[in-house]
Amino acid sequence: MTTKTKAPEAATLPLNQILGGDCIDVMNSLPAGSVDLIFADPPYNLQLKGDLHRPDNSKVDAVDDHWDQFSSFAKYDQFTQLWLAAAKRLLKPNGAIWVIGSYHNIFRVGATLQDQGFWVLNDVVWRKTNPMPNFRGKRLTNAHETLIWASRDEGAKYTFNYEALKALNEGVQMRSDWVLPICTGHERLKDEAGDKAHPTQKPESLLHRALIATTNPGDVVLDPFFGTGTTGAVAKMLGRDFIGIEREEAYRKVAERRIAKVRKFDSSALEITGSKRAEPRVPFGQVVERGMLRPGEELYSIGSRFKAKVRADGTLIGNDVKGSIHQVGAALEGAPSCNGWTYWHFKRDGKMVSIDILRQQIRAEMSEGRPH
Amino acid sequence: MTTKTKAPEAATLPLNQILGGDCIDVMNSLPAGSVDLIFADPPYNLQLKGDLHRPDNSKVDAVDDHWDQFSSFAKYDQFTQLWLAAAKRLLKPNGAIWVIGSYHNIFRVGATLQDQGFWVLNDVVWRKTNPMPNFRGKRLTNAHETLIWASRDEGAKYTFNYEALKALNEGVQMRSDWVLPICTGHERLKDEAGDKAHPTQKPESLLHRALIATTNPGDVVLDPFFGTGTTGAVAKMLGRDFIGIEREEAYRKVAERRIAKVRKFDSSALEITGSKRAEPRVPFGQVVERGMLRPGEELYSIGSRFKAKVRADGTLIGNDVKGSIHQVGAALEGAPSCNGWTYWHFKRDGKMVSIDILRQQIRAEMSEGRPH
DNA sequence: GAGGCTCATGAATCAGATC
DNA sequence: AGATCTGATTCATGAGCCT
Repeated sequence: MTTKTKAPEAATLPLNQILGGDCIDVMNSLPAGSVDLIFADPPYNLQLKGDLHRPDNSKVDAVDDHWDQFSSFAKYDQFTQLWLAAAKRLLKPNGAIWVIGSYHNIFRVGATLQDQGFWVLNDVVWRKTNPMPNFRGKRLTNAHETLIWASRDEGAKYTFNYEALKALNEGVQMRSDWVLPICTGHERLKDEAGDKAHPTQKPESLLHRALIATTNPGDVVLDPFFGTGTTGAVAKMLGRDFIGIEREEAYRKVAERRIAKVRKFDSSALEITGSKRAEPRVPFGQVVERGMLRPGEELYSIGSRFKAKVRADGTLIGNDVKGSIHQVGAALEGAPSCNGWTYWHFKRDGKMVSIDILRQQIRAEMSEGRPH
Repeated sequence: MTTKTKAPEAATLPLNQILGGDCIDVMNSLPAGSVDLIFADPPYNLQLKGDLHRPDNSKVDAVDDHWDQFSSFAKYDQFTQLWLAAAKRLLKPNGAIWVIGSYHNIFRVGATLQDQGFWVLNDVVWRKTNPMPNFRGKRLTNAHETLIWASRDEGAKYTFNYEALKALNEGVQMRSDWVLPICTGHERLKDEAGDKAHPTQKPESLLHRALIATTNPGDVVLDPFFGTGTTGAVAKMLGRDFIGIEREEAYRKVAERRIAKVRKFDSSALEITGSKRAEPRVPFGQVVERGMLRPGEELYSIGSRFKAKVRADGTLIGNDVKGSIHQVGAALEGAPSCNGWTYWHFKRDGKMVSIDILRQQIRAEMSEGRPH
């Protein structure tokens, strides 16, 4: 039997629960620096949701339109500043955040993120395959929403599963525009009356991509505007822990029922395509020490334009240049850098073979008998 | 013979000219309420640190021009507030503005527009068919830019040629995401040395669509960051008057030569993306993200000789071979290649169904909202 | 001419471990 | 903390050249 290893503070985190209350208060009550990722779908529309954290419910006269508008933007900014500050406090140093919005609010959110020192990594466009048309023909069909992906600080070592996303996209880099359908059909949750349970339920496919991209299994994902719990449902499927915060009890109930039905995917299915960067380093000297190449043996560049001789200490000498396989390759090519492993080749049975083959052999021997 | 009807103040406007100087000063010197549309491509405030090299070691020609340097967000905001205020003063009551930017600046611009009482009508995503890749594999390919379209005031009777855009889009409503290639080839202006004349020249197709959408023939279009004059060139083609403002004399000269060559209604301005394209490529990962197949589910080869398991990133694992549906199929068959879409099947109600059915479903959804 | 191949390049906030 | 070293990393398109 294995025990899941957790950071100490994680023991006090209310994992895989939906918390009631105001998200700012709740976030401020949780331990700082304890969350890997935050996914947030804050209220969008200033005009329709003007009661947002607003002390008075008085309706402003139409004459004062301009002032009201300015005033409600200011209120919205204040709200945004508060919940983003709380979110930043909760994140681990290498944590990151996603926020989704539309043109009604995303500029306020983006500017506030930047003002608070978050570092924007990408803005991502969710391009809807089946948006609601513009019925009156007065504007363009509003066919997308915008997500901002930002690390907690500039220079943070954020998580990005590049190879997994490339695999999801048939072998080419994932772009900043994601084409996905809106949430309809069976996936769309209904209330007792058969109406949609939440007005802006996000599709699981969107969360699937965001979580595969920027978390690893076992990570803690917090959603301060949990709604009907799409973030929690996908996190559970993918073997991530979640924390949901939702003010409305009706939504919490729907989300709880929903998530209880979700099953985690088989953990072998959750292994994703890994990065070469994660593989152990092999010093070229080991190739010489193990006798896979002999001192004095000659290596050839791609196309055999250059050659160099192996020395006993694992350095090369070629054209009076001495140094590592990388340094000599770079010097001969006049390039700023060079990956010597893929650049140099040796002769076996009259054929040119990349020295990277030797590195792979060493790695295979290293991993023998080791759990993976 | 017809005489072009003009508003009185238009007589004093420097129509179809490129003005030198700082755009804020120049705009403030022009008569208020005299311009129908402003198209602005302000500095993006890219914050680039060191050099960037491609995997082939070539150096990326970055935008390091002095006009894109700002010492802080606060300085950039101040600049934005000044030029947008000047722009608002210049607009007719029913005038509108377009601003283009990236995540580096667009949130600042959007928030300032809203703060100054502009009314956002749409944010439009320019999805680039051929963006520069992310060379280090550290983020998503930055494959789009964002345009904001806003009227001068809330409630303004702005111009929107709904039917013209619908026609441009093969009879369905134009969406808020526009798929257009970046500016290359003959359209890309070169200097005497044969290098690009301007680092950020916009494609004429983008301006064509914006001007068709939001102006009428004879309208006055002002561009305060004229650069090499794409806005002026397209305005002239389409029979609109333009006013360009550009600080750099070198750019003004290039723009003047360019626009002199342009003829009104030149058919080369026609949309190049309206043509029919091959069926869109569907990454297998989308089948997984959309929940059409679950991670852990088993796929079977034709005749069920082999099976493989679906993983969360859209790769398969079968007989210890990991990779795309195509790679795993080929490996199991010992074949050089394999079309995974027709090779693999899944079980539904006891029957074997080809996964190609799922691809067809996704394509059907994609074509519901046409990409152009 | 057609077709194929190589090469160049585009608004980019693009590394991480070890010494 | 700063310097040094290893070594991972690209897609679409047009121009130019060759067969």
